[in-house]
Amino acid sequence: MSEKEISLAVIKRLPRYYRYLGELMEKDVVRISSKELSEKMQVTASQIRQDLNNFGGFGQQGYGYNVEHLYTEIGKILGLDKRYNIIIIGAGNLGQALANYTDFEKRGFILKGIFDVNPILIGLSIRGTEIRLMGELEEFIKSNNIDIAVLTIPKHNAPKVAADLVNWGVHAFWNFAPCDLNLPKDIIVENVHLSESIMRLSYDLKTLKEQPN
Amino acid sequence: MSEKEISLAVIKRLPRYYRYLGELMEKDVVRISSKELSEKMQVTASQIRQDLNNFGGFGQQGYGYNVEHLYTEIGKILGLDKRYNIIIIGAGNLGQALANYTDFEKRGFILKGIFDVNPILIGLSIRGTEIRLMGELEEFIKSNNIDIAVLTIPKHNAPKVAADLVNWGVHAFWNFAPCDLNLPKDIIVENVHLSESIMRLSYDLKTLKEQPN
DNA sequence: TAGATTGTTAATCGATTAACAATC
DNA sequence: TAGATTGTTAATCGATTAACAATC
Repeated sequence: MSEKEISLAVIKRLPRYYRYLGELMEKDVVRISSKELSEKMQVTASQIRQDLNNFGGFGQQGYGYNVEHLYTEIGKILGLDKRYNIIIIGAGNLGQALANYTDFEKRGFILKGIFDVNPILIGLSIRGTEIRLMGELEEFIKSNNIDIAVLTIPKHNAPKVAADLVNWGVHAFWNFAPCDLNLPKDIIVENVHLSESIMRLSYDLKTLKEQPN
Repeated sequence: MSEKEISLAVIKRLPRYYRYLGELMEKDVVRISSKELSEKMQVTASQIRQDLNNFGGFGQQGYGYNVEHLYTEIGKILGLDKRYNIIIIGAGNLGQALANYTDFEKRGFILKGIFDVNPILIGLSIRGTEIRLMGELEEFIKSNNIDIAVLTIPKHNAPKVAADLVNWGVHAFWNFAPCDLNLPKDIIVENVHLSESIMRLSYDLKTLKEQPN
């Protein structure tokens, strides 16, 4: 019995709801109506109610939503109550920056290892996680039950490395390499394409300068 | 005479077209039809033609598109032929990673300065750009004609710092802080919310595990 | 010229917004 | 109970896809 498919547009909004609800909790706000939340977030109240009702009725007529309850429920929908083992491939600047990224643990992602081709980096530790040589990768993945690989390597070998990782049992990627990985479609890939982001910024700037009104 | 507004969905696809055309150029491909490109990119040919025709007719009936010409034209649409001065605010791991990010120059963004509150970092240089104290910021922006600020600072002071920057003349932001900046609406903000990205990945993983088919 | 493929209009599909009955 | 606000259906809007005449 497959439930109705949730649209990608809805999924992409959930983390933002989650963030706002977290901020409300910090301010000790107990309840909020879709109308109040919509004003804060600059979306329509209708959209909030539609989005949430894809997953169930979390509110109460005449009252609104309990902030803490809704926060917890969205967390569950996003799978933030689960634990996953991750590795970082590529210990360059970005790889090291992400290794220091404490949000991983907050979201249930446990950093198990960091790998690089450069022998100079080997043995160095980031927040208690040692950098290892790529040669150890296959053995490490198999013995550490790795779910997710973060790819912070150059684009020229990213698809090849990703294909190897899939063969060794990794089934999800957080990909920072500026390319498509072309993996089987049962493999999950979340891309962070900084160069595409910077081009959108460039477009907006150009457009602003052209229409000075 | 205001031209018809281009939808955000179209803009977001342009950088990906640009990337694929770049790859085709590297392979010395001279021409490509919307059909061939659509197969490579896993979109419909119709969508490619519709998207491009928002900006003009870049193809030729019976022939397709000249790869190099289309690449150049999309580059112009994205404003990649322009030059903008940028600064990085926050010289932590991520700020330093971005300072080393060579795509900036490729896209016409010139790194003029890096700023941090931590005096320990002052004087240190990254790819020839010196790290400066936040106190110098106002003077620096005014005398260096800064267009864009990259924000890699903690969320608790990001909106305040951004508001100051706007007052001093910055009108565009590449924001890595996990918060909304709440700036006037003529200010351009391109957000990179890594924590939202990681939550989408978490959702996909959870969904995969629930439906093992 | 004939074949191919664009540019563009029309049809479809999906997502957002509006409205309101249900109900706390 | 009366007022408020949800959950949900219906209406609208916009984006994607299909189709085909124009034309290289």
